[in-house]
Amino acid sequence: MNKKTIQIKEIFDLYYSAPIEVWDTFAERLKTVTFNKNEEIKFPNTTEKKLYIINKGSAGIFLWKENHPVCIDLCFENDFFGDYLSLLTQKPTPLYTVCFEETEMFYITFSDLIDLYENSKFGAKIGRIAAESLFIHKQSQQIELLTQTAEQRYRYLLSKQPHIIQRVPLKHIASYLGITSESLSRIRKKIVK
Amino acid sequence: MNKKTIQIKEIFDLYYSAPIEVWDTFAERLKTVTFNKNEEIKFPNTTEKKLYIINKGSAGIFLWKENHPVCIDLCFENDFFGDYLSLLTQKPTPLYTVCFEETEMFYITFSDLIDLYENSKFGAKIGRIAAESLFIHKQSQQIELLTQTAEQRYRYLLSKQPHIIQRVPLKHIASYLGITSESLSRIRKKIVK
DNA sequence: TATAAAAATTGACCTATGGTAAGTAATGAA
DNA sequence: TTCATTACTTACCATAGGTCAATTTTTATA
Repeated sequence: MNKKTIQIKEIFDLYYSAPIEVWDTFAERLKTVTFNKNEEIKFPNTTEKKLYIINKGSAGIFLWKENHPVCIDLCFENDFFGDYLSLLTQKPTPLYTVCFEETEMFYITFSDLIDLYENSKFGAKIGRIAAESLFIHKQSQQIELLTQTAEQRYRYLLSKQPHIIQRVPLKHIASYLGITSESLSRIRKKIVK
Repeated sequence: MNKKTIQIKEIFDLYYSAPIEVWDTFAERLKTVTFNKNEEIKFPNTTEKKLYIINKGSAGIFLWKENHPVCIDLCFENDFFGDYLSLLTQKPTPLYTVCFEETEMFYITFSDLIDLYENSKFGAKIGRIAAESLFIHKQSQQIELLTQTAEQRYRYLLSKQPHIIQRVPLKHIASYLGITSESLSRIRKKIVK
C-alpha cells in the first residue's frame, strides 16, 4: 500500500470507512506537484481544472476586494484545496489560489474526477463525502463570523493551527478573520500583555 | 409524472440533468408534512433525522448565542432545509430549525437517504450534487460576511428575496446579517430616505 | 374587540474596528 | 552585505455598529 493510499484513507476515515481498494482507486489517479513559496496556482477569472490535497506546506484561497486581497480559506496538510466552486461549475470565478510556503500537493484533474464519479463504484460516494466535509467547514466559518468577535476568532484559529503565525503572513490571517492587519496587530498586542 | 418528481427535477436541473426515472426514484421516497407558523421542527442538541425540501412557506436555521437566537440560514420554496450538519454526522448539534409561516415540506428520512445513496445507481450522485450546492451557498454567505457592509448585505438580500420583509421577522433578518435589530432598523430608516 | 405580549423603532451613549500616516522590522534580490 | 521592498506595528482620529432604555407599532390571544 503506497503513501498516497494511506494518506487518502486517513483523510476520509473521519467520515467514511471503505475497503482499501477504494482508496487505491482514488490514490492511483493522484499526481504530485510542487509549488514555490508565493506561487499563484489558479488566477482570478479562470476555471479550476484540479482538485488538490495538500501533502506538505500551506496555501490560501483569495478574492480581490477593491484594493486588497481577502483570504477565504487557509489550507494545510491533508486539507482539500483549490477553487472548489469553479471546479464544480467549470466556470471562471474571481477566486484565486496561492501557496504560502514551498508546497507539495496531490491532485486529481477534473476529467479524472468526473470519470471516477461516473465509473467507479465508490467514486460518487467519495465525491459526496468530500463535498459534505467542505460544506461542514464552510458552515463553521460562517457561524464563527456571525457569533464571535475578531479576537475570539483569532484565538480559535491559533488554537487550531498553533504554528500559523510562522507559516502565513499576518495580513492574510487578518483578512481571513474579516479585519484589517492594523486591527489584528492591536489584538495581538493586547493578548501579549 | 407527479408534482414531486417535476419539482425535484427542477431543483436539481440547475446542477445536473438525469433521466426522469432518476427523479422518480427520489420523489417516490419523499413524504409531505405541514408545519404551523413558528413551529419548531428540530430542537437544539438533538439529531436531525430528515432532509427537507420546502414546497411552500419559509423557515430558518438557528443557533443560540448567549441571550438571543442567531439565524444562519433563511430558506424558501425549493430550498433544501434542515440541520444538514447533524443529518450528515448523525450527532446532536446546537442548531435548531423553525418555520416562519405555515409551511409545507417534502422530506426524506435519513435511513431512506442512506438507502438511496447506497442502493440506487444515481443515489450517491444526487447526494453529491446536493452537498455541492449547499457548499456553494455557504461559501457565498462567508464571502458576503467578509467583503460587504451590513447595508450592502441587506440590500443584496432584498434583491434576492424582495418579499422577505413580509415573510420573516426583522430580528431574524438582522441576526442573519450579523447585526442587531437596532442596527437593521437604522439601516432601513436610512434607505427609505 | 380588548388587552397583553412581542416586535420594531428611536435616541443617547459607547466600543470595536477602520483609515491614515508614520515608523520599524523583516525579507529578498542584486 | 546592501538596498529596496514588503510586512508589521503604533498612534491618532473617524465611524459602523452595539448597548440600554424608552416608545410606538404590530401581533396574538382571551
